[in-house]
Amino acid sequence: MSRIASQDRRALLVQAALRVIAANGVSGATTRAIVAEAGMSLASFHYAFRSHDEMMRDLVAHVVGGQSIAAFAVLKPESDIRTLLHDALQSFLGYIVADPEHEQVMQELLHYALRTPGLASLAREQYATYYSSAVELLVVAAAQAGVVWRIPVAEVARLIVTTTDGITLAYLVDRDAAAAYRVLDFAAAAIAGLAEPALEFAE
Amino acid sequence: MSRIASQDRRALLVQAALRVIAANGVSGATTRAIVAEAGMSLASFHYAFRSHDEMMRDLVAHVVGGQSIAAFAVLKPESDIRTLLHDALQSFLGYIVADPEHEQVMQELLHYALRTPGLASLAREQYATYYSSAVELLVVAAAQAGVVWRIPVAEVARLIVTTTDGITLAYLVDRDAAAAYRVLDFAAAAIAGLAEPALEFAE
DNA sequence: GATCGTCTGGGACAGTTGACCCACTTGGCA
DNA sequence: TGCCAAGTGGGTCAACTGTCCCAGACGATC
Repeated sequence: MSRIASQDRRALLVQAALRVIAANGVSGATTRAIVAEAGMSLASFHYAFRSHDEMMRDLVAHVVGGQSIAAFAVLKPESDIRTLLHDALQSFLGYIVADPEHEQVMQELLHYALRTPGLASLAREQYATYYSSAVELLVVAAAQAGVVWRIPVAEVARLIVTTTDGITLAYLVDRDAAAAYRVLDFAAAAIAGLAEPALEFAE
Repeated sequence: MSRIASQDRRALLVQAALRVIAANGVSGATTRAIVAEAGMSLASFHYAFRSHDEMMRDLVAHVVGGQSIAAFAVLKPESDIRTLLHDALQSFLGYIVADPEHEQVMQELLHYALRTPGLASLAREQYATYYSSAVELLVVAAAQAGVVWRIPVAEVARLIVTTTDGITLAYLVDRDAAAAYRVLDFAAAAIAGLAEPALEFAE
């Protein structure tokens, strides 16, 4: 293998590690398994990373940074808030159903990070990313539907994240997509009930 | 250590393994760590279990069987359905807040079981236990409050489990009990809205 | 009290793991 | 073309893992 851009090799190893984790879990992500997946040698690994722990730190950080609930780009204009929430959640669930292993990896990495001394804060950061994505969705959706939230948007965001996490975990276990969509319908309606029509003269 | 009842020693080792997992995660539950925690020798372990895998299978099965959402025993009579749901969920959350590590172990074991070929079915069984506990709660609570569920009770149970899972995961990450209780309030009210007064002449 | 099956202790084994090292190759540059 | 640093391959190390073995201790039974 010819010369690689050096900082790219770290990215290649991280990507390979993610594939290994998807196939064999976090505990299967040994240095040798990763370099085999990446088609490199052990020396290359330790040339790019000081240690296996450092690579895992990079991996978690990469996951935290790169992940946003991108499903929220599908908001159709001229919908009411319930429909907007429903579509957004449905889009999110669509990603999970299409690639359950990915979300399984995310949850396993979350637990791994919670266990690892230097990474617990990153785990919280990963969650903060979820929350801010949800807040963004809620603000945009409310503006589009002409409503305001009756309670602080941060609390509504927590409801969204709680819902998606619960739905995800249940789906990972029993792979019952129909049931997941029913829960989603209910959650969208319930959360939409927290919005009220916006007035020119606010409160 | 004197003679132990043979089938009890398996239980002792499983208990020790659970303590080790609580302290160091699933990957830290090595044979040596477990026997050290139990105060036994390696030979005792392999006298009780054919292999480490067999012990883990027993451990997961024990967790599946022994766990029911015992929090549901606190239903105060003469409450409306919303209060009953709220109290039950609050009692459940109380357990989590009091002993977060336990629920963290449960979730890690769930992911471990999902990854392990022979144990995936046990993971689904673990979830089925959750569902049946929730169904039982919902039936008892509805009878006590004099209401019936507008949708199949199994679907309401899925809402309960989804809610508790989501709340649990969020709490494990940020340990924000106040936020967890607010989500719980909302969920109890929303799910209670799926009940309607019972009539003598049920259709 | 001798005996026998049950249980335990310590040691050993092969396999795997993360980390490291040194000789070698490679590609760009003078 | 020759040089040199960047990058690589293969081998090696100690630590740790699950598993196994065997000599011995223990307790119940006769």
